[in-house]
Amino acid sequence: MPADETVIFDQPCPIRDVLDRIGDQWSLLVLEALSHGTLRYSDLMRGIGDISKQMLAKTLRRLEMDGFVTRKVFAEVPPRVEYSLSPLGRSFMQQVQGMIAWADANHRDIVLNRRAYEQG
Amino acid sequence: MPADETVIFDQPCPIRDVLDRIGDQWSLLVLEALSHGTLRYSDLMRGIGDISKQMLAKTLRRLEMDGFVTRKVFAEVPPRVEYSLSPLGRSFMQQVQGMIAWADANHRDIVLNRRAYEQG
DNA sequence: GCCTGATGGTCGTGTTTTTAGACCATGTCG
DNA sequence: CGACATGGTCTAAAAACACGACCATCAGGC
Repeated sequence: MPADETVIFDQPCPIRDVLDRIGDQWSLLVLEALSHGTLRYSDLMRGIGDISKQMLAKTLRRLEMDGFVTRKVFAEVPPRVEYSLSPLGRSFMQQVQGMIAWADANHRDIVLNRRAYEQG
Repeated sequence: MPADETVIFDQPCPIRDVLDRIGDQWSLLVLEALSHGTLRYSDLMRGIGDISKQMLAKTLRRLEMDGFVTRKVFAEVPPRVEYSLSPLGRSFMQQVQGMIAWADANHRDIVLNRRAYEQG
């Protein structure tokens, strides 16, 4: 067992690259919201509740850039912009569903662990 | 910021609660590293590469608190501390594996999308 | 005509989070 | 003695983020 496995994440590492985009506190939440259907910018603001305008815009731009989300602008007044999951995004969310189901099933244990830790 | 104004995500929302802990740039990376086996603090530093000591400590503490990770301290000098996935953590990582495999399979498309976005 | 409201953001500023680096205790090796 | 290794913590500086103001535009009420 030579120690050549110390560097776990290689430079062009897909896991690292995708996780860096996903692991930013908001991306998964936005994708989850969109997985229920197309939403406008203000719908996402209201739905998520505690995201700032700036971060929502930034998160959406990145998700659009990576091809997870589709942005459709309507030339109306007041302006209307609709966001929805692309096929790639839907495909990704199928994977995430497993995680969400797991969270649902194990949330109780986690909360219990947290409480126990705080008291021990 | 009002911490309980979510509309889509209800108050005792498992998805939101777990995602908030997981979606923090480092947790998934640490869990991924530990999924290959037990590691010491310094192994994790080297393996992940660009995490700061403070964030690694903080991330590990939270992961331990939630019960994903087990911390074993050996009374030696210099001190030795081993981190490993708990059964709960392993169970969670089974779900994450799907995401990782997906990332592996779709990384190419994502990079292509990014490039296309930057040019158009 | 004028004021108000709605939309999808951007901008500037102040607050929070993260980083980089020094530092600590302690025993081993040279 | 003096350097080295470990697992952190503490502090000051940098980066990320939140909050409110603001923009253009048109519809509807007055």
